[in-house]
Amino acid sequence: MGRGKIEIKRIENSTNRQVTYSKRRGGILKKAKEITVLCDAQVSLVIFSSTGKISEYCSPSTTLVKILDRYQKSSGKKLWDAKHEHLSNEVERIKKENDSMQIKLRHLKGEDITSLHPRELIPIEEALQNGLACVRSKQMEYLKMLKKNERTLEEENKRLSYILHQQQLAMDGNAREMDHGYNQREREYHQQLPFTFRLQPIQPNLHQNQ
Amino acid sequence: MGRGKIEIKRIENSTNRQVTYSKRRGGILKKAKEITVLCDAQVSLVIFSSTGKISEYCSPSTTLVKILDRYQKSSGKKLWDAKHEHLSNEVERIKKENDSMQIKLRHLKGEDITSLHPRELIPIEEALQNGLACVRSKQMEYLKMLKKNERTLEEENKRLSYILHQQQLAMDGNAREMDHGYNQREREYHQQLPFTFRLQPIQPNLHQNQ
DNA sequence: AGCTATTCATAATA
DNA sequence: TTATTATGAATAGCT
Repeated sequence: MGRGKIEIKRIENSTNRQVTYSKRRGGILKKAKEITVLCDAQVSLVIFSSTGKISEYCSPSTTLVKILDRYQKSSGKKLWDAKHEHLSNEVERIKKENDSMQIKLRHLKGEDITSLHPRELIPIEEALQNGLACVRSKQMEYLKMLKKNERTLEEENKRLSYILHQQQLAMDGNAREMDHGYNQREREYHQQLPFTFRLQPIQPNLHQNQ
Repeated sequence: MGRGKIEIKRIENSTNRQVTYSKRRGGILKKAKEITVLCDAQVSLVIFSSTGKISEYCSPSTTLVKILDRYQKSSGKKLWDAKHEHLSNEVERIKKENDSMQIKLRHLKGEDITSLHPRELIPIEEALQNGLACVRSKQMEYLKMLKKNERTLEEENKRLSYILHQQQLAMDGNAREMDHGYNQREREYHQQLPFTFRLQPIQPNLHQNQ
């Protein structure tokens, strides 16, 4: 159909090939639409040109996804089902793992244990005791650290107080010579001193982190 | 093209429609093959007839899956990627849930707690104490039940022993009149008696379920 | 892009 | 269904 018969083989002239592609692509799309209407068929047509340009047709009553779903059911060939199965299995597997952990957690919290056999309570109790021992040992460790810290601070405090006291005595000696308003200034000085440098009674507070 | 021009609308005569479908289907498939060869194109064509019969064509250099993958990349339209993404998200979500439970479980078991702030140890300790209390309360419940059961059996045992003793006395009275081999038969009788009917010293065993 | 001589596809018919 | 054939459609080669 044209000015001459052509052999069905790749058109080597790139321009000709491009032109022929355009014309025939239009032809196929038209035919696809026509068979859809005339014969009540469902057609999905995807064409990539040699330059990578995409053209597609899909019967108006449906979608590409629906056609492909139907294709899988009808032909038995897997398109995406294979990938999906793999992921679905993964989801199932993890969900089960999840459930089992959920149950363990609940048991450790003392929930849902009514249905358990007394025999099954033993390992739970042991795990709890062990956990508690670990946590408390950790807490004791922290406490010791706090106390040690406290002692260090206390000693530093004493040392500073001593130095302070010495300085005050020295200043008092000087001041007494110049001014007799010592007591007032002494009180002001104490009030301006930052908290950390004042001598404080030590009151261990074990709950300072709660 | 044919003995007369036709309107492009559904062919109502079912036979005609079927015939036209066959002819045009062949025509489209041929055109698809031709454009593939002539123009170096890639074509995927899926046709369902009104009766549900499937026909397909796919360029020989590729596969339907490849074409559809390319379709998704090229057009940006999601075919299976949507479902795929959904499932992937699901997997991600559950995995996170899983990890968080894993961590909680490990903490309760006293593992990985070195990195925790002492502040974070408090709720863990509380949970453990609470869980332990629940489990032990459950165990106590069971223990009480066992003891109660034991007492019941013990009393029943005493009652049966008493009756047995009475019967033996009665029998002894009779037997002594007829036979002086009492002691021997008395011993034999005791040995034949089923275990549960013998008077046993009660030895509470708190670990009988371990 | 158009044009048109040809070939091709197919509607009607058997 | 399949085959035939008259006819309209598609398109190859050219502008």
